[in-house]
Amino acid sequence: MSTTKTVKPTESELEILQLLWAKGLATVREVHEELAATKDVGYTTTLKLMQIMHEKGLVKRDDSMRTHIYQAAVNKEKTQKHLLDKMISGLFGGSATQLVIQALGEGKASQEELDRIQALLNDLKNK
Amino acid sequence: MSTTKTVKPTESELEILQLLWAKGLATVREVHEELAATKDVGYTTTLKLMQIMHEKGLVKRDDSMRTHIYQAAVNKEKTQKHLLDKMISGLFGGSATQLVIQALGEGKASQEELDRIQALLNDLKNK
DNA sequence: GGCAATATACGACCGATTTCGTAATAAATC
DNA sequence: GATTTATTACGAAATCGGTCGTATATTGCC
Repeated sequence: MSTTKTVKPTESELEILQLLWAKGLATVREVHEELAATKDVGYTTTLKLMQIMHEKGLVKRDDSMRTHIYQAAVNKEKTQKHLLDKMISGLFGGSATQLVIQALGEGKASQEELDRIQALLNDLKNK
Repeated sequence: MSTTKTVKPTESELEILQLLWAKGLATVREVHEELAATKDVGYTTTLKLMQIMHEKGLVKRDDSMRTHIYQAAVNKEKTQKHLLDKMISGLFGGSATQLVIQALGEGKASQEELDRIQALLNDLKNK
């Protein structure tokens, strides 16, 4: 069970992590450009955020060049799972099933997705 | 689509909402007793929290008596759905399926729960 | 009546998060 | 080489969530 660190990114940090997970490597400017497309935020704010994330160990960076190159330092799936578990216990009384029911209601998933989940269910039942 | 307010309870507020959803009506003391069973927190903290929630419109209260009676003012399912949707778009790239897969992985659900979800899936596929 | 228990109101504090301004430095451009 | 531009570093302010202490008022009890 390799050092299970408790990762708890804030809202803003999550936005940045998302971008880094998608892009792999990115500069502050690149991240900022994308953020600025949706939010109204200053460059130095993004910079500071990423510096703090670096201190916290949420991201790694290559600072051998003047323009630093960042990348996520935390695993995407692990982070998702952690936050999901928190939501299950905090909002769905600990029942993953309740959450799944809410998540799948109202045609949120396509036919193919449903098939995929069904396959997953069969796998789980055969264990 | 009647005025869809943006509800964004904090962590602590969510705990209280959970209790109110379960109990229907409750006094501050009742809520506090339950909270204190798990957390180490002072009475006035709970009180203040609930007062703030009242200001925000998260709860209603009957203050015609000395001891006020509180109840949730936001719908449970709506709140769950709202926060869930936020997580899906913010953390799972908009794919509910991805979230479900994460939620069901690693024996998080019992055999019976899996059956229940399977039934739900069948329903959904027949639409 | 007077005292203890219980309720609400309110302000203040602390830590974390987010924001940005300014300074220092390096690079690029003319 | 001097000026503009881009980048990082850093500190400080603003906000928010959570905490509690204290004041005030009401109730119940002896």
